[in-house]
Amino acid sequence: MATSHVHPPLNQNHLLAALPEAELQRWLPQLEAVELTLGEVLYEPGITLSHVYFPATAIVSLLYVMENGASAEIAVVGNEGLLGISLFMGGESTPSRAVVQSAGHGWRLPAVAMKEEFNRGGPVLHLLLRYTQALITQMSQTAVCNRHHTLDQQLCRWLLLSLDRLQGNQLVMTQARIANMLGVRREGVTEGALKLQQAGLIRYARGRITVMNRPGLEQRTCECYAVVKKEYDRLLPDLLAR
Amino acid sequence: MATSHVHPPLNQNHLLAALPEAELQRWLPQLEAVELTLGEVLYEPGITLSHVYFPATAIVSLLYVMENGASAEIAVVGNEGLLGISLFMGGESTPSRAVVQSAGHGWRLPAVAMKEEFNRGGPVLHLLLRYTQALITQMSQTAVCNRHHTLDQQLCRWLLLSLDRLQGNQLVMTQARIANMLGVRREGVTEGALKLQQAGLIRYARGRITVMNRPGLEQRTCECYAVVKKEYDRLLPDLLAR
DNA sequence: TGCGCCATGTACGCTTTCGAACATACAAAG
DNA sequence: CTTTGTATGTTCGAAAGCGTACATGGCGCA
Repeated sequence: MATSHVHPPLNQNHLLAALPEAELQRWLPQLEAVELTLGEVLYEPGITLSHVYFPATAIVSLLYVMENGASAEIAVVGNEGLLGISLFMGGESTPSRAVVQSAGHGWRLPAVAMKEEFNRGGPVLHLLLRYTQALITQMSQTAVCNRHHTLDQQLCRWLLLSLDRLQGNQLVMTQARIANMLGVRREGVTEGALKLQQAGLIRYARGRITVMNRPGLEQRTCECYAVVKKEYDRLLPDLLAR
Repeated sequence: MATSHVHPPLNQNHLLAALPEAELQRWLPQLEAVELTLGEVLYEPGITLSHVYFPATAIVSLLYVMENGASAEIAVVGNEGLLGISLFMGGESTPSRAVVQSAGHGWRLPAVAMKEEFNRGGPVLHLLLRYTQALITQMSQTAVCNRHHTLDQQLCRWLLLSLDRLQGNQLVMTQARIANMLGVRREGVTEGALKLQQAGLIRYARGRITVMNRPGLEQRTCECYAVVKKEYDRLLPDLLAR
Protein backbone atom coordinates (compact mmCIF):
# COMPACT_ATOMS: atom_id res chain seq x y z
CA MET A 1 0.00 0.00 0.00
CA ALA A 2 1.54 3.28 -1.10
CA THR A 3 0.86 6.34 1.02
CA SER A 4 1.27 9.97 0.15
CA HIS A 5 0.42 13.44 1.34
CA VAL A 6 -0.72 14.68 -2.04
CA HIS A 7 -4.48 14.60 -1.60
CA PRO A 8 -6.93 13.81 -4.35
CA PRO A 9 -10.25 15.55 -3.67
CA LEU A 10 -11.40 14.44 -0.24
CA ASN A 11 -15.05 14.65 -1.08
CA GLN A 12 -14.81 11.56 -3.24
CA ASN A 13 -15.67 9.85 0.02
CA HIS A 14 -19.15 10.82 1.08
CA LEU A 15 -18.46 10.74 4.79
CA LEU A 16 -15.45 13.01 4.44
CA ALA A 17 -17.44 15.23 2.13
CA ALA A 18 -20.09 15.60 4.80
CA LEU A 19 -17.66 16.80 7.48
CA PRO A 20 -18.29 20.30 8.79
CA GLU A 21 -15.45 22.72 8.01
CA ALA A 22 -14.13 22.78 11.58
CA GLU A 23 -13.86 18.99 11.74
CA LEU A 24 -12.27 18.82 8.33
CA GLN A 25 -9.56 21.26 9.36
CA ARG A 26 -8.75 19.18 12.42
CA TRP A 27 -8.64 15.96 10.44
CA LEU A 28 -6.59 17.21 7.52
CA PRO A 29 -3.13 16.97 9.07
CA GLN A 30 -3.81 13.39 10.10
CA LEU A 31 -5.53 12.17 6.94
CA GLU A 32 -3.27 10.13 4.76
CA ALA A 33 -3.96 9.24 1.13
CA VAL A 34 -3.49 5.54 0.46
CA GLU A 35 -3.46 3.42 -2.63
CA LEU A 36 -5.43 0.25 -2.08
CA THR A 37 -4.34 -2.69 -4.19
CA LEU A 38 -6.40 -5.66 -5.22
CA GLY A 39 -6.46 -8.37 -2.58
CA GLU A 40 -4.89 -6.19 0.07
CA VAL A 41 -6.12 -6.99 3.57
CA LEU A 42 -6.96 -3.89 5.60
CA TYR A 43 -7.59 -5.82 8.75
CA GLU A 44 -7.66 -9.35 10.06
CA PRO A 45 -10.13 -10.94 12.48
CA GLY A 46 -9.37 -10.18 16.10
CA ILE A 47 -6.60 -7.72 15.34
CA THR A 48 -6.87 -4.26 16.85
CA LEU A 49 -7.14 -1.69 14.11
CA SER A 50 -4.50 0.94 13.64
CA HIS A 51 -6.50 3.11 11.22
CA VAL A 52 -9.94 3.67 9.81
CA TYR A 53 -10.12 3.73 6.02
CA PHE A 54 -12.27 5.94 3.85
CA PRO A 55 -12.41 4.44 0.34
CA ALA A 56 -12.71 6.82 -2.58
CA THR A 57 -12.38 4.81 -5.78
CA ALA A 58 -11.68 1.46 -4.13
CA ILE A 59 -14.18 -1.12 -2.92
CA VAL A 60 -13.56 -3.24 0.16
CA SER A 61 -15.41 -6.36 1.29
CA LEU A 62 -16.06 -7.46 4.83
CA LEU A 63 -15.46 -11.16 4.60
CA TYR A 64 -15.82 -13.94 7.10
CA VAL A 65 -13.46 -16.83 6.47
CA MET A 66 -14.46 -20.13 8.02
CA GLU A 67 -12.23 -22.69 9.64
CA ASN A 68 -12.34 -24.83 6.51
CA GLY A 69 -11.36 -21.91 4.30
CA ALA A 70 -14.78 -21.23 2.80
CA SER A 71 -15.84 -17.62 2.94
CA ALA A 72 -18.83 -15.34 2.79
CA GLU A 73 -19.14 -11.64 2.26
CA ILE A 74 -20.92 -9.81 5.04
CA ALA A 75 -20.99 -6.36 3.48
CA VAL A 76 -19.35 -4.15 0.85
CA VAL A 77 -17.92 -0.73 1.61
CA GLY A 78 -17.04 1.88 -0.96
CA ASN A 79 -16.95 5.63 -1.21
CA GLU A 80 -20.17 5.87 0.76
CA GLY A 81 -18.59 4.66 3.98
CA LEU A 82 -15.64 3.68 6.08
CA LEU A 83 -13.86 0.62 7.40
CA GLY A 84 -13.17 0.17 11.06
CA ILE A 85 -16.43 0.90 12.82
CA SER A 86 -15.30 -1.33 15.68
CA LEU A 87 -12.92 1.45 16.69
CA PHE A 88 -15.67 3.81 17.72
CA MET A 89 -18.14 1.06 18.59
CA GLY A 90 -15.65 0.11 21.25
CA GLY A 91 -14.66 -3.43 20.30
CA GLU A 92 -11.36 -2.52 18.60
CA SER A 93 -11.63 -5.57 16.35
CA THR A 94 -14.15 -7.88 14.67
CA PRO A 95 -14.25 -11.56 13.70
CA SER A 96 -14.20 -10.62 10.01
CA ARG A 97 -11.57 -9.58 7.54
CA ALA A 98 -11.51 -6.55 5.23
CA VAL A 99 -10.22 -7.28 1.74
CA VAL A 100 -9.82 -4.86 -1.16
CA GLN A 101 -12.04 -6.12 -3.97
CA SER A 102 -11.49 -3.34 -6.41
CA ALA A 103 -8.24 -1.42 -6.48
CA GLY A 104 -8.27 2.34 -6.08
CA HIS A 105 -7.40 5.01 -3.62
CA GLY A 106 -8.74 6.26 -0.35
CA TRP A 107 -7.71 7.90 2.89
CA ARG A 108 -6.97 6.70 6.32
CA LEU A 109 -6.97 8.24 9.76
CA PRO A 110 -5.08 6.90 12.78
CA ALA A 111 -7.20 5.02 15.28
CA VAL A 112 -6.39 7.42 18.07
CA ALA A 113 -7.53 10.41 16.06
CA MET A 114 -10.73 8.67 15.08
CA LYS A 115 -11.62 7.83 18.66
CA GLU A 116 -10.84 11.34 19.79
CA GLU A 117 -13.09 12.83 17.14
CA PHE A 118 -15.87 10.40 17.91
CA ASN A 119 -15.70 11.11 21.60
CA ARG A 120 -16.12 14.81 21.02
CA GLY A 121 -19.69 13.89 20.21
CA GLY A 122 -21.73 16.16 17.99
CA PRO A 123 -22.13 15.89 14.23
CA VAL A 124 -19.28 13.43 13.62
CA LEU A 125 -20.63 10.95 16.13
CA HIS A 126 -24.10 11.06 14.68
CA LEU A 127 -22.87 10.84 11.13
CA LEU A 128 -20.78 7.77 11.90
CA LEU A 129 -23.57 6.07 13.78
CA ARG A 130 -26.09 6.65 11.02
CA TYR A 131 -23.61 5.16 8.59
CA THR A 132 -23.17 2.20 10.92
CA GLN A 133 -26.89 1.61 10.99
CA ALA A 134 -26.94 1.55 7.19
CA LEU A 135 -24.14 -0.99 7.28
CA ILE A 136 -26.12 -3.07 9.76
CA THR A 137 -29.00 -3.10 7.32
CA GLN A 138 -26.73 -4.37 4.59
CA MET A 139 -25.48 -7.17 6.82
CA SER A 140 -28.98 -8.17 7.89
CA GLN A 141 -30.21 -8.22 4.34
CA THR A 142 -27.24 -10.35 3.35
CA ALA A 143 -28.41 -12.90 5.90
CA VAL A 144 -31.92 -12.84 4.47
CA CYS A 145 -30.65 -13.06 0.90
CA ASN A 146 -28.39 -15.99 1.71
CA ARG A 147 -31.34 -17.81 3.15
CA HIS A 148 -33.97 -17.26 0.50
CA HIS A 149 -32.68 -16.15 -2.86
CA THR A 150 -31.14 -17.94 -5.81
CA LEU A 151 -27.57 -17.64 -6.90
CA ASP A 152 -28.74 -15.75 -10.00
CA GLN A 153 -30.57 -13.16 -7.93
CA GLN A 154 -27.65 -12.76 -5.57
CA LEU A 155 -25.29 -12.28 -8.46
CA CYS A 156 -27.41 -9.38 -9.72
CA ARG A 157 -27.58 -7.89 -6.24
CA TRP A 158 -23.84 -8.15 -5.90
CA LEU A 159 -23.19 -6.50 -9.26
CA LEU A 160 -25.55 -3.65 -8.42
CA LEU A 161 -24.07 -3.05 -4.97
CA SER A 162 -20.60 -2.93 -6.53
CA LEU A 163 -21.72 -0.70 -9.36
CA ASP A 164 -23.19 1.79 -6.89
CA ARG A 165 -19.77 2.15 -5.34
CA LEU A 166 -17.85 2.68 -8.57
CA GLN A 167 -17.76 5.29 -11.28
CA GLY A 168 -18.59 4.06 -14.73
CA ASN A 169 -20.12 0.71 -15.64
CA GLN A 170 -17.05 -1.52 -15.61
CA LEU A 171 -15.75 -3.71 -12.86
CA VAL A 172 -12.43 -5.50 -12.79
CA MET A 173 -13.46 -8.80 -11.27
CA THR A 174 -13.13 -12.47 -12.11
CA GLN A 175 -15.95 -14.94 -11.65
CA ALA A 176 -13.80 -16.85 -9.19
CA ARG A 177 -13.53 -13.78 -7.00
CA ILE A 178 -17.27 -13.13 -7.14
CA ALA A 179 -17.83 -16.75 -6.13
CA ASN A 180 -15.52 -16.21 -3.18
CA MET A 181 -17.58 -13.24 -2.07
CA LEU A 182 -20.94 -14.90 -2.49
CA GLY A 183 -19.68 -18.08 -0.88
CA VAL A 184 -20.65 -20.25 -3.86
CA ARG A 185 -18.82 -22.31 -6.48
CA ARG A 186 -17.08 -20.55 -9.31
CA GLU A 187 -19.04 -22.69 -11.77
CA GLY A 188 -22.30 -21.37 -10.37
CA VAL A 189 -21.20 -17.81 -11.06
CA THR A 190 -20.14 -18.79 -14.58
CA GLU A 191 -23.60 -20.14 -15.31
CA GLY A 192 -25.29 -17.10 -13.82
CA ALA A 193 -23.04 -14.70 -15.70
CA LEU A 194 -23.68 -16.58 -18.93
CA LYS A 195 -27.41 -16.10 -18.56
CA LEU A 196 -26.93 -12.39 -17.92
CA GLN A 197 -24.68 -12.04 -20.95
CA GLN A 198 -27.06 -13.98 -23.16
CA ALA A 199 -29.82 -11.65 -22.00
CA GLY A 200 -27.65 -8.72 -23.05
CA LEU A 201 -27.41 -7.28 -19.54
CA ILE A 202 -23.66 -7.59 -19.15
CA ARG A 203 -20.59 -8.38 -21.24
CA TYR A 204 -17.42 -9.79 -19.83
CA ALA A 205 -14.05 -11.22 -20.69
CA ARG A 206 -11.09 -12.29 -18.65
CA GLY A 207 -11.76 -10.43 -15.46
CA ARG A 208 -13.51 -7.40 -16.82
CA ILE A 209 -17.27 -7.02 -16.56
CA THR A 210 -19.24 -4.30 -18.31
CA VAL A 211 -22.83 -3.65 -17.35
CA MET A 212 -24.84 -2.90 -20.48
CA ASN A 213 -28.33 -2.74 -19.01
CA ARG A 214 -28.57 -1.74 -15.41
CA PRO A 215 -32.37 -1.62 -15.19
CA GLY A 216 -32.35 -5.17 -16.48
CA LEU A 217 -30.22 -6.25 -13.54
CA GLU A 218 -32.50 -4.43 -11.14
CA GLN A 219 -35.40 -6.37 -12.56
CA ARG A 220 -33.69 -9.71 -12.06
CA THR A 221 -32.42 -9.16 -8.55
CA CYS A 222 -34.33 -9.82 -5.36
CA GLU A 223 -35.89 -7.20 -3.14
CA CYS A 224 -32.76 -7.20 -0.96
CA TYR A 225 -30.94 -4.76 -3.20
CA ALA A 226 -33.69 -2.15 -3.02
CA VAL A 227 -34.13 -2.56 0.73
CA VAL A 228 -30.46 -1.81 1.33
CA LYS A 229 -30.30 1.02 -1.19
CA LYS A 230 -33.36 2.73 0.27
CA GLU A 231 -31.98 2.48 3.76
CA TYR A 232 -28.65 4.04 2.76
CA ASP A 233 -30.53 6.85 1.02
CA ARG A 234 -32.76 7.36 4.04
CA LEU A 235 -29.97 7.35 6.61
CA LEU A 236 -27.39 9.34 4.63
CA PRO A 237 -29.48 11.54 2.36
CA ASP A 238 -27.40 14.69 2.13
CA LEU A 239 -24.26 12.73 1.40
CA LEU A 240 -25.54 10.73 -1.50
CA ALA A 241 -27.08 13.75 -3.17
CA ARG A 242 -23.69 15.25 -3.95
CA MET B 1 -48.87 -6.08 26.91
CA ALA B 2 -49.50 -5.45 30.59
CA THR B 3 -47.46 -2.71 32.23
CA SER B 4 -46.90 -2.06 35.90
CA HIS B 5 -44.78 -0.06 38.26
CA VAL B 6 -44.01 -2.96 40.54
CA HIS B 7 -40.48 -3.77 39.47
CA PRO B 8 -39.01 -7.24 39.45
CA PRO B 9 -35.25 -7.04 40.02
CA LEU B 10 -33.83 -4.77 37.34
CA ASN B 11 -30.56 -6.60 37.15
CA GLN B 12 -32.19 -9.51 35.39
CA ASN B 13 -31.26 -7.53 32.31
CA HIS B 14 -27.51 -7.33 32.01
CA LEU B 15 -27.41 -3.88 30.50
CA LEU B 16 -29.57 -2.44 33.25
CA ALA B 17 -27.48 -4.30 35.79
CA ALA B 18 -24.37 -2.63 34.43
CA LEU B 19 -25.70 0.90 34.84
CA PRO B 20 -23.74 3.11 37.23
CA GLU B 21 -25.77 4.17 40.25
CA ALA B 22 -26.26 7.76 39.05
CA GLU B 23 -27.68 6.65 35.72
CA LEU B 24 -29.88 4.08 37.35
CA GLN B 25 -31.44 6.70 39.60
CA ARG B 26 -32.21 8.91 36.62
CA TRP B 27 -33.73 6.05 34.67
CA LEU B 28 -35.83 4.56 37.45
CA PRO B 29 -38.79 6.93 37.29
CA GLN B 30 -39.09 6.36 33.56
CA LEU B 31 -38.51 2.60 33.49
CA GLU B 32 -41.70 0.65 33.09
CA ALA B 33 -42.08 -3.06 33.73
CA VAL B 34 -43.78 -4.82 30.85
CA GLU B 35 -45.13 -8.31 30.32
CA LEU B 36 -44.19 -9.55 26.87
CA THR B 37 -46.56 -12.11 25.41
CA LEU B 38 -45.80 -14.72 22.80
CA GLY B 39 -46.06 -13.38 19.28
CA GLU B 40 -46.27 -9.77 20.40
CA VAL B 41 -44.69 -7.35 17.94
CA LEU B 42 -42.51 -4.74 19.62
CA TYR B 43 -41.89 -2.85 16.43
CA GLU B 44 -42.69 -2.97 12.75
CA PRO B 45 -40.40 -2.17 9.82
CA GLY B 46 -40.14 1.52 9.08
CA ILE B 47 -42.09 2.61 12.14
CA THR B 48 -40.42 5.08 14.51
CA LEU B 49 -39.94 3.48 17.88
CA SER B 50 -41.67 4.83 20.94
CA HIS B 51 -39.61 2.83 23.47
CA VAL B 52 -36.53 0.72 23.86
CA TYR B 53 -37.12 -2.67 25.50
CA PHE B 54 -34.86 -4.46 27.94
CA PRO B 55 -35.92 -8.14 28.09
CA ALA B 56 -35.48 -9.96 31.39
CA THR B 57 -37.06 -13.38 31.04
CA ALA B 58 -38.45 -12.89 27.53
CA ILE B 59 -36.70 -13.51 24.21
CA VAL B 60 -37.30 -11.37 21.17
CA SER B 61 -36.34 -12.06 17.56
CA LEU B 62 -35.37 -9.54 14.94
CA LEU B 63 -37.14 -10.87 11.90
CA TYR B 64 -37.17 -9.76 8.31
CA VAL B 65 -40.39 -10.60 6.52
CA MET B 66 -40.18 -10.71 2.75
CA GLU B 67 -42.72 -9.49 0.24
CA ASN B 68 -43.94 -13.05 -0.33
CA GLY B 69 -44.38 -13.65 3.38
CA ALA B 70 -41.31 -15.80 3.93
CA SER B 71 -39.16 -14.74 6.84
CA ALA B 72 -35.70 -15.01 8.30
CA GLU B 73 -34.34 -14.26 11.73
CA ILE B 74 -31.55 -11.71 11.78
CA ALA B 75 -30.73 -11.89 15.48
CA VAL B 76 -32.09 -12.90 18.89
CA VAL B 77 -32.19 -10.57 21.86
CA GLY B 78 -32.72 -11.63 25.45
CA ASN B 79 -31.65 -10.49 28.87
CA GLU B 80 -28.17 -9.67 27.57
CA GLY B 81 -29.38 -6.77 25.46
CA LEU B 82 -32.00 -4.35 24.31
CA LEU B 83 -34.36 -3.72 21.39
CA GLY B 84 -34.39 -0.43 19.59
CA ILE B 85 -30.77 0.34 18.81
CA SER B 86 -31.94 2.44 15.85
CA LEU B 87 -33.06 5.06 18.36
CA PHE B 88 -29.56 5.91 19.43
CA MET B 89 -27.95 4.94 16.14
CA GLY B 90 -30.01 7.73 14.64
CA GLY B 91 -32.23 5.95 12.17
CA GLU B 92 -35.34 5.81 14.36
CA SER B 93 -36.52 2.66 12.57
CA THR B 94 -35.26 -0.43 10.75
CA PRO B 95 -36.53 -2.62 7.90
CA SER B 96 -37.04 -5.51 10.31
CA ARG B 97 -39.63 -6.49 12.84
CA ALA B 98 -39.20 -7.42 16.50
CA VAL B 99 -41.35 -10.36 17.62
CA VAL B 100 -41.55 -11.92 21.07
CA GLN B 101 -40.46 -15.54 20.71
CA SER B 102 -40.59 -16.55 24.32
CA ALA B 103 -43.02 -14.89 26.71
CA GLY B 104 -41.73 -13.23 29.84
CA HIS B 105 -41.19 -9.84 31.29
CA GLY B 106 -38.89 -6.94 30.74
CA TRP B 107 -38.67 -3.18 31.00
CA ARG B 108 -39.05 -0.34 28.64
CA LEU B 109 -37.83 3.22 28.51
CA PRO B 110 -39.41 6.00 26.43
CA ALA B 111 -37.52 6.88 23.27
CA VAL B 112 -36.94 10.46 24.35
CA ALA B 113 -35.36 9.37 27.62
CA MET B 114 -33.14 6.87 25.84
CA LYS B 115 -31.85 9.45 23.39
CA GLU B 116 -31.24 11.94 26.15
CA GLU B 117 -29.21 9.44 28.15
CA PHE B 118 -27.26 8.37 25.10
CA ASN B 119 -26.43 11.94 24.18
CA ARG B 120 -24.97 12.61 27.59
CA GLY B 121 -22.12 10.43 26.39
CA GLY B 122 -20.01 8.66 28.96
CA PRO B 123 -20.46 5.12 30.21
CA VAL B 124 -24.00 4.60 28.91
CA LEU B 125 -23.03 5.50 25.37
CA HIS B 126 -20.06 3.19 25.37
CA LEU B 127 -22.00 0.35 26.95
CA LEU B 128 -24.76 0.60 24.36
CA LEU B 129 -22.32 0.77 21.47
CA ARG B 130 -20.36 -2.23 22.66
CA TYR B 131 -23.63 -4.13 22.90
CA THR B 132 -24.49 -2.98 19.39
CA GLN B 133 -21.21 -4.32 18.08
CA ALA B 134 -21.97 -7.69 19.63
CA LEU B 135 -25.34 -7.62 17.94
CA ILE B 136 -23.66 -6.81 14.63
CA THR B 137 -21.49 -9.88 15.06
CA GLN B 138 -24.55 -12.01 15.59
CA MET B 139 -26.14 -10.65 12.41
CA SER B 140 -22.98 -11.18 10.37
CA GLN B 141 -22.61 -14.70 11.59
CA THR B 142 -26.23 -15.39 10.74
CA ALA B 143 -25.42 -14.42 7.16
CA VAL B 144 -22.43 -16.76 7.12
CA CYS B 145 -24.41 -19.59 8.70
CA ASN B 146 -27.27 -19.21 6.25
CA ARG B 147 -24.81 -19.50 3.43
CA HIS B 148 -22.73 -22.45 4.50
CA HIS B 149 -24.27 -24.62 7.16
CA THR B 150 -26.85 -27.37 7.16
CA LEU B 151 -30.29 -27.11 8.63
CA ASP B 152 -29.24 -29.52 11.39
CA GLN B 153 -26.31 -27.36 12.41
CA GLN B 154 -28.41 -24.23 12.34
CA LEU B 155 -31.02 -25.86 14.50
CA CYS B 156 -28.39 -26.59 17.14
CA ARG B 157 -27.07 -23.05 16.93
CA TRP B 158 -30.56 -21.68 17.34
CA LEU B 159 -31.32 -23.85 20.35
CA LEU B 160 -28.07 -22.83 22.01
CA LEU B 161 -28.55 -19.13 21.39
CA SER B 162 -32.03 -19.36 22.87
CA LEU B 163 -30.87 -21.42 25.80
CA ASP B 164 -28.23 -18.82 26.66
CA ARG B 165 -30.98 -16.25 26.99
CA LEU B 166 -33.23 -18.31 29.24
CA GLN B 167 -33.05 -19.74 32.70
CA GLY B 168 -33.35 -23.49 32.92
CA ASN B 169 -33.18 -25.94 30.05
CA GLN B 170 -36.72 -25.76 28.71
CA LEU B 171 -38.05 -23.69 25.88
CA VAL B 172 -41.67 -23.22 24.95
CA MET B 173 -41.45 -23.37 21.20
CA THR B 174 -43.07 -25.32 18.40
CA GLN B 175 -41.14 -26.68 15.46
CA ALA B 176 -43.24 -24.52 13.17
CA ARG B 177 -42.08 -21.42 14.96
CA ILE B 178 -38.45 -22.48 14.82
CA ALA B 179 -38.88 -23.05 11.09
CA ASN B 180 -40.26 -19.54 10.78
CA MET B 181 -37.18 -18.14 12.50
CA LEU B 182 -34.68 -20.15 10.52
CA GLY B 183 -36.52 -19.47 7.29
CA VAL B 184 -36.89 -23.17 6.46
CA ARG B 185 -39.78 -25.64 6.15
CA ARG B 186 -41.40 -26.98 9.27
CA GLU B 187 -40.75 -30.52 8.02
CA GLY B 188 -37.07 -29.82 7.92
CA VAL B 189 -37.08 -28.82 11.56
CA THR B 190 -39.08 -31.94 12.43
CA GLU B 191 -36.45 -34.13 10.85
CA GLY B 192 -33.63 -32.28 12.54
CA ALA B 193 -35.35 -32.38 15.93
CA LEU B 194 -36.01 -36.10 15.53
CA LYS B 195 -32.32 -36.76 15.02
CA LEU B 196 -31.47 -34.73 18.10
CA GLN B 197 -34.05 -36.57 20.15
CA GLN B 198 -32.91 -39.96 18.92
CA ALA B 199 -29.39 -38.97 19.89
CA GLY B 200 -30.69 -38.18 23.37
CA LEU B 201 -29.73 -34.50 23.19
CA ILE B 202 -33.23 -33.09 23.51
CA ARG B 203 -36.74 -34.24 24.33
CA TYR B 204 -39.84 -32.51 23.17
CA ALA B 205 -43.59 -32.70 22.98
CA ARG B 206 -46.24 -30.34 21.76
CA GLY B 207 -44.40 -27.10 21.90
CA ARG B 208 -42.08 -27.78 24.79
CA ILE B 209 -38.44 -28.60 24.24
CA THR B 210 -36.11 -29.80 26.97
CA VAL B 211 -32.39 -29.84 26.41
CA MET B 212 -30.91 -32.97 27.97
CA ASN B 213 -27.35 -32.69 26.77
CA ARG B 214 -26.06 -29.25 26.08
CA PRO B 215 -22.47 -30.20 25.29
CA GLY B 216 -23.87 -32.60 22.72
CA LEU B 217 -25.59 -29.72 20.97
CA GLU B 218 -22.41 -27.69 21.06
CA GLN B 219 -20.63 -30.53 19.36
CA ARG B 220 -23.17 -30.75 16.56
CA THR B 221 -23.47 -27.07 15.82
CA CYS B 222 -21.26 -25.11 13.48
CA GLU B 223 -18.53 -22.71 14.51
CA CYS B 224 -20.98 -19.81 14.23
CA TYR B 225 -22.37 -20.34 17.71
CA ALA B 226 -18.97 -20.12 19.36
CA VAL B 227 -17.91 -17.10 17.32
CA VAL B 228 -20.95 -15.15 18.45
CA LYS B 229 -20.73 -16.32 22.06
CA LYS B 230 -17.07 -15.40 22.31
CA GLU B 231 -17.70 -11.98 20.89
CA TYR B 232 -20.49 -11.26 23.37
CA ASP B 233 -18.22 -12.38 26.19
CA ARG B 234 -15.40 -10.25 24.91
CA LEU B 235 -17.46 -7.10 24.37
CA LEU B 236 -19.61 -7.33 27.49
CA PRO B 237 -17.46 -9.20 29.97
CA ASP B 238 -18.44 -7.62 33.27
CA LEU B 239 -22.11 -7.96 32.49
CA LEU B 240 -22.15 -11.62 31.70
CA ALA B 241 -20.11 -12.48 34.76
CA ARG B 242 -22.91 -11.51 37.15
C1' DT C 1 6.75 -17.97 -31.83
C1' DG C 2 5.68 -20.96 -28.49
C1' DC C 3 4.62 -22.18 -23.71
C1' DG C 4 2.10 -21.95 -19.69
C1' DC C 5 -1.12 -19.73 -16.77
C1' DC C 6 -5.50 -18.23 -15.96
C1' DA C 7 -10.42 -17.14 -16.97
C1' DT C 8 -14.20 -19.30 -18.54
C1' DG C 9 -17.27 -23.22 -20.25
C1' DT C 10 -19.40 -27.91 -19.71
C1' DA C 11 -20.77 -32.23 -17.78
C1' DC C 12 -22.22 -35.76 -14.19
C1' DG C 13 -23.69 -37.77 -10.10
C1' DC C 14 -24.77 -36.52 -5.39
C1' DT C 15 -26.76 -34.12 -1.31
C1' DT C 16 -29.70 -30.95 0.74
C1' DT C 17 -33.69 -28.72 0.83
C1' DC C 18 -38.14 -27.62 -1.14
C1' DG C 19 -43.21 -27.96 -2.04
C1' DA C 20 -47.01 -30.49 -1.40
C1' DA C 21 -49.83 -33.88 0.35
C1' DC C 22 -51.33 -36.67 3.84
C1' DA C 23 -51.11 -39.48 8.48
C1' DT C 24 -51.03 -39.67 13.44
C1' DA C 25 -51.83 -38.21 17.94
C1' DC C 26 -52.39 -35.40 21.87
C1' DA C 27 -55.05 -31.74 24.33
C1' DA C 28 -58.44 -28.61 25.30
C1' DA C 29 -63.25 -27.29 24.77
C1' DG C 30 -67.96 -28.31 24.42
C1' DC D 1 -66.73 -38.38 25.41
C1' DT D 2 -66.61 -36.46 21.14
C1' DT D 3 -65.03 -32.82 18.37
C1' DT D 4 -61.74 -29.76 16.74
C1' DG D 5 -57.39 -27.69 16.43
C1' DT D 6 -52.64 -28.01 16.72
C1' DA D 7 -48.14 -30.44 16.91
C1' DT D 8 -45.53 -33.76 14.94
C1' DG D 9 -44.26 -37.63 11.57
C1' DT D 10 -43.68 -39.47 6.76
C1' DT D 11 -43.33 -39.65 1.91
C1' DC D 12 -42.24 -38.36 -2.98
C1' DG D 13 -40.77 -36.03 -6.91
C1' DA D 14 -38.43 -31.66 -8.17
C1' DA D 15 -34.94 -28.10 -7.99
C1' DA D 16 -30.83 -25.82 -6.66
C1' DG D 17 -26.38 -26.10 -5.73
C1' DC D 18 -22.11 -28.90 -4.70
C1' DG D 19 -17.70 -31.49 -5.70
C1' DT D 20 -15.12 -33.08 -9.20
C1' DA D 21 -13.17 -33.48 -13.48
C1' DC D 22 -11.86 -31.87 -17.64
C1' DA D 23 -12.09 -28.82 -22.05
C1' DT D 24 -11.28 -24.39 -24.46
C1' DG D 25 -9.08 -20.35 -25.51
C1' DG D 26 -6.85 -15.78 -24.69
C1' DC D 27 -2.96 -13.28 -22.83
C1' DG D 28 1.58 -12.45 -21.26
C1' DC D 29 6.17 -13.82 -20.93
C1' DA D 30 10.32 -16.29 -22.40
